[in-house]
Amino acid sequence: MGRAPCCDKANVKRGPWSPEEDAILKGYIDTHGTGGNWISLPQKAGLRRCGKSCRLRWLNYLRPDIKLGGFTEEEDSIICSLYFSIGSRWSVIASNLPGRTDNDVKNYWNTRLKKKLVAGGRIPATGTTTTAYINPNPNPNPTPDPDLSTASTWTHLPHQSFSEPNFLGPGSSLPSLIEVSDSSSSAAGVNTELSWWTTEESYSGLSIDDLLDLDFRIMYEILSNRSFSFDQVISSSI
DNA sequence: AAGCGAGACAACCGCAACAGA
DNA sequence: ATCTGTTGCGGTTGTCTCGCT
Repeated sequence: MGRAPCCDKANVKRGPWSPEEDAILKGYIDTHGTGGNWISLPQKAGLRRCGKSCRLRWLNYLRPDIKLGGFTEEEDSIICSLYFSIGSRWSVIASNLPGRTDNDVKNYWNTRLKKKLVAGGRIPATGTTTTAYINPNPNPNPTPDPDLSTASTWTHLPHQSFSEPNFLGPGSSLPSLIEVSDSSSSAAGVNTELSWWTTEESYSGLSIDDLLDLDFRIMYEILSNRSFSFDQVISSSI
């Protein structure tokens, strides 16, 4: 027996919201607030909708501080920076964009921004999947960690599709990368496939915006040496 | 004008996390 | 410590619109 549904699906309306439903929901919340209980709200408000549906409608469309309209270049930049740093954590990314919702950001990324970056060559369109991590305890003299058993404490960078030969082959003017095959952590159930260390810190002074102007593969290299960039993201979202 | 496909956006689903009993 | 109800999240699907043929 599975989990009980959050509402009686046979007696709730589904699909797009009508202007009348929007008005009822907005009017109720303006007057009474959410009451801290979305499940009971539709019944109190007189709506034949699931509580989760009401919550989503309010958060993504009806609440007063919602920002409508297209994304700006600055917002594009922020989304890219955060996505490359923390992956598809849309709620965290959206929290850095006032008035934008996680659904907005997710849709924008999936339908437009990703294509834009692929077209610009910043993200390979296809290839094998690789995983990278940010070391939370950056070593001033980075060397390959022969034992990746500590990988579970690392910060997981987003899964991306790379064309392996390109990704692993830095340009001649760039710091060399060291590839470390990981067997220990996978045995421990940690989803680590490969990790990289850079032997130089040539890019430590660059801003996130600067990073976006660099080749995507190099970004991983830089972030590996700059765990503070991830810390900045987290602290600003709390 | 009708049909079709692609793109954009809205909404749903299932799961995990959390809080309170 | 466990159970139950609720919330929040990310992935996925559905629906609508618009442009092209």
